[in-house]
Amino acid sequence: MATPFDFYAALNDLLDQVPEDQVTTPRQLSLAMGDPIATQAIEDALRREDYEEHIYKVVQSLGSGKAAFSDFVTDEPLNKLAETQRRMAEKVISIDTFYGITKIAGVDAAYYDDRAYCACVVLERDRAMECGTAVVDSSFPYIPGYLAFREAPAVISAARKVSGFDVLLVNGHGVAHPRGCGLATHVGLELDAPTIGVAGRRLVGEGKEDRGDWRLIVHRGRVVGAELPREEGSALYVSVGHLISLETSVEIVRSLMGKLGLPKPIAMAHARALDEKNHPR
DNA sequence: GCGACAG
DNA sequence: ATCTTGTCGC
Repeated sequence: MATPFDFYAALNDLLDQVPEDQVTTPRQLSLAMGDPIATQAIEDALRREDYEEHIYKVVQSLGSGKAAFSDFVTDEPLNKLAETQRRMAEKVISIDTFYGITKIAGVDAAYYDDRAYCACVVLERDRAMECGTAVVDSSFPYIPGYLAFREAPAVISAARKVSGFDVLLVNGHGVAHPRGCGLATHVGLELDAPTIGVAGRRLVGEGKEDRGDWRLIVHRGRVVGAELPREEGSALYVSVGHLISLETSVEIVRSLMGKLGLPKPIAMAHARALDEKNHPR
């Protein structure tokens, strides 16, 4: 497993490059990082982290006639991470690779700033049998499409603390992702275990063909997941993580949907993660 | 050009 | 995700 990328350190390096008599913008910084979608995350980071030394070099909008400094020397790290995701996406196996399912696990994380409190709950016959937890500090903010680089280390650590499971439900998309490698897929590939992506909001694609109770989500002409209607009116988005088919993924999630809006394993992991965050030992 | 954008 | 007041719906 590669060393987690330190987004905040990279941002600091960019700020160091801004000349004393010039200013830049969060937008220019995001482009230098390799993806403009990180603009918001950078604005937040500059406010929350220790950037007092450089914050005066950043302005939201440019004054009259001024140009933002943009001549950064950079290897565009987010671009590299995106390429990593594209490579990982090629390794996804979206067919069922097991015979029976007895143990179903769910993972979720709760945060205190950049510290993730993660829990993995294993259910057998609808009963919680085991729970693994992990506390992992991250140096990477939430950026749409790059969630795995913030959360996967914690999720993987918690999942490795339980004795075993047949399939793991992950709170986040699987292949229903801009580059086909969301958190659930990232985790499944690293653990080499079956995973299903479960999300409360859509990241890419749109509901197309009706399949009775649910519909297929299509992105760039490819089926990448399923949209299941929920009681409240919103929908639940299910996609293949790794080593499982979409049909089986939907079947499993629906069988665990009871109430609560989330499948039981994830709902329980969510509650447990919150508990760990509020009652750290 | 404007908006969308997992947790 | 997290914080947090008022508010919409069952």
